[in-house]
Amino acid sequence: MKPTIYEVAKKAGVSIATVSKVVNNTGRISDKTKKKVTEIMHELEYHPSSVAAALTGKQTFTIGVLVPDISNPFFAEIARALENSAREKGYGIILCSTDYQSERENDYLEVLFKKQVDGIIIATESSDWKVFEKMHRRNIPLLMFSIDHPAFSSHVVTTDDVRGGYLAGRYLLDKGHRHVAMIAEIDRVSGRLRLEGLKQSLMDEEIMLDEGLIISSKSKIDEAKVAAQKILKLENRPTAVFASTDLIAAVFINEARKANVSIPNDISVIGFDNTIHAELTDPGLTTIAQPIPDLACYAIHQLLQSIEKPNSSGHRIMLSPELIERASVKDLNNM
Amino acid sequence: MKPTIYEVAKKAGVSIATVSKVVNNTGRISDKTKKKVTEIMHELEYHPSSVAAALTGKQTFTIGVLVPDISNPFFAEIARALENSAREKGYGIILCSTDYQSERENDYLEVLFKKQVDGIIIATESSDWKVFEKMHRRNIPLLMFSIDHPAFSSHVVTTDDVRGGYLAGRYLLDKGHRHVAMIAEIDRVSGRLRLEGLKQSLMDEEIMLDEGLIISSKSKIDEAKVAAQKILKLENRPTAVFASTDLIAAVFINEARKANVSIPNDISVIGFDNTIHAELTDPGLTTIAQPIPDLACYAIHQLLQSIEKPNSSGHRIMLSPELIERASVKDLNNM
DNA sequence: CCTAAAAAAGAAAGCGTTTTACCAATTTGT
DNA sequence: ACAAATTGGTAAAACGCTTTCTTTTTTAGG
Repeated sequence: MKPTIYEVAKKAGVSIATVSKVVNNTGRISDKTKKKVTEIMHELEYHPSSVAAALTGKQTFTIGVLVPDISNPFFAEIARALENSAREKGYGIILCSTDYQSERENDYLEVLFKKQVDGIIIATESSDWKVFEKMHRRNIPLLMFSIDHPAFSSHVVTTDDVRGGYLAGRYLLDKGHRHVAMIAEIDRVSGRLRLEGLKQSLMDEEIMLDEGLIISSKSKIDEAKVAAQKILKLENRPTAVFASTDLIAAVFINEARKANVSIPNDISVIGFDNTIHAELTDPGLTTIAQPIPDLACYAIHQLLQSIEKPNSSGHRIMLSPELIERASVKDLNNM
Repeated sequence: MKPTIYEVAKKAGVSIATVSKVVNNTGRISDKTKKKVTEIMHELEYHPSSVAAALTGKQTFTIGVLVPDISNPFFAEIARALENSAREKGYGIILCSTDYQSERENDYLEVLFKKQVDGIIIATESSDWKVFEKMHRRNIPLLMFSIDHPAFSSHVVTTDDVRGGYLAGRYLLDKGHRHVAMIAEIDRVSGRLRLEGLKQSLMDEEIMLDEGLIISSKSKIDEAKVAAQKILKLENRPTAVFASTDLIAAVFINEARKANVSIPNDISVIGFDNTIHAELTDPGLTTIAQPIPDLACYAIHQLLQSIEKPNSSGHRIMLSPELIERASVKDLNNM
């Protein structure tokens, strides 16, 4: 069947220790035997078993990634970026969609632990960090991705949502908008932070955001439709809307069109996330892009750090998002 | 550190064999000792190492999933469905995005082999099945998902693309369309099959699809735009367009609007895949839905079958897609 | 040519399980 | 009451590798 290190050793006329050394390029072995062994390995199509290696204390070169739902384009992007960065460092990823259920999250963590993954990246907004504490006690490196909580002692890598909201607000102000509304995911931390950023930008111009202009909605098509209609029906309609996610923004654009409200002529829209939706709306959606590849890169880097030397205290890395200008915001100046 | 079976055995005053048996619920052990051991396990928070178990010949309960790009919503859906079905059976998945590069595909297969995954699901359209043959020779169960080739001897689970194309064509015909165009991914097998299905449906009414009405495009925004424009500029414009994917259809709708062509009044559109795009276009996109959850379920089931008894000959399972009616096709009858 | 040091290779223990073969202690049948 | 059968449990080998400690071989210096 599958050849083992013994077969190779025997055929090459050396000990398994020697073979192991040439495989891992450790210890001292003469070029001659090195060559010989390498040849035999090819001949036999020998591939060392990571499983056996892991048992001796080596890493598994596998990291677990917990996301709420990979079929959501935003998390798909994240998974993709994480996978990419991980691969560059020689790691594979085990994907876990928790479906926002903390029970499933629990189960997956258990499985990952048993599989002896080298680390876990958590991008689910769990309500319950007791499980994380448990993992932490078990000394398995964790990294919180795009989520944060003062209680976390592990590494945290997030987008600076406040700044993102601020950027959006600042941009609208620069374009002459004074009367803006927001459709916010207020049940999520990131949603609240984005709102906070918007408020701060308006504050710069001494504008107070009226509570009536803050509409709550999850990032789901149905809810977003309702939220959009609320705004469109406002008697004193704002000149611009900041949507907490691109999906919400995309839905808003559609609803606006149905209501015969032109984007951006009658009302401007700005989104958040720069997912594929932003490119497919008409007009193209101006939005705040999360630096996902950078986030992923930092995340993997930090995680590998704490794999190398455990118990190093957790850093918090916050990357600034960036505004991507398309065509959904109208310039109100010099008109 | 992490407690081992030895700690448990010692504390419970039994042998490790006994502990192993209660863990796996094998062999004979009295309820008394079973209870005792279980208690100790909880007390110590003992979790058996899958790695060690795998080394003794047990399965790893991990399957590899190769997709071209998980950030593509279609593959994200697939990954999600596969993960779901796998989890139900106690398996986890290692996600591998190959980025359409067969080199990367190769690397990943190598890694998966070394990690001793129990099976591999391949959803990448590789140009080169020699690698698959290699895997096959190594006796690792493979399953081709949504791709097919006469050369494959492993299990294959796909959508019936011909039927999908037929369904689309039939629907358009029923709505009175006689002059239809297609934007097809002719560089992909599935694209060609969908086209074939369309042709067959037209044939039923003795309509020959003019070659000039077949526009080639990949499922990318830029290419789709060009393709859309070609169709919109046709002097004798068709009454309906069948797009090989929802993304292409979505782009077409946008381009049509820009050209002041109303959907579905001036021209009807039908897509394929029923991804999130179909819900976000305006009007909603009528499209052919692949039965992804069912496909995934069959795929996992078949794969587990061939894990249980290897060398069973590969079946080909083809599931029929379904038409999802929204608002992008106009009824030309009785007008 | 001999010895000491350096280099190369090997023996063996260990990693945490599973599993087979085996043994002791009960039960059972007669 | 005694052999046979059943039950509950154990010792030990095996899985495929890494790594430390030794041993052997080679090289260099005098």
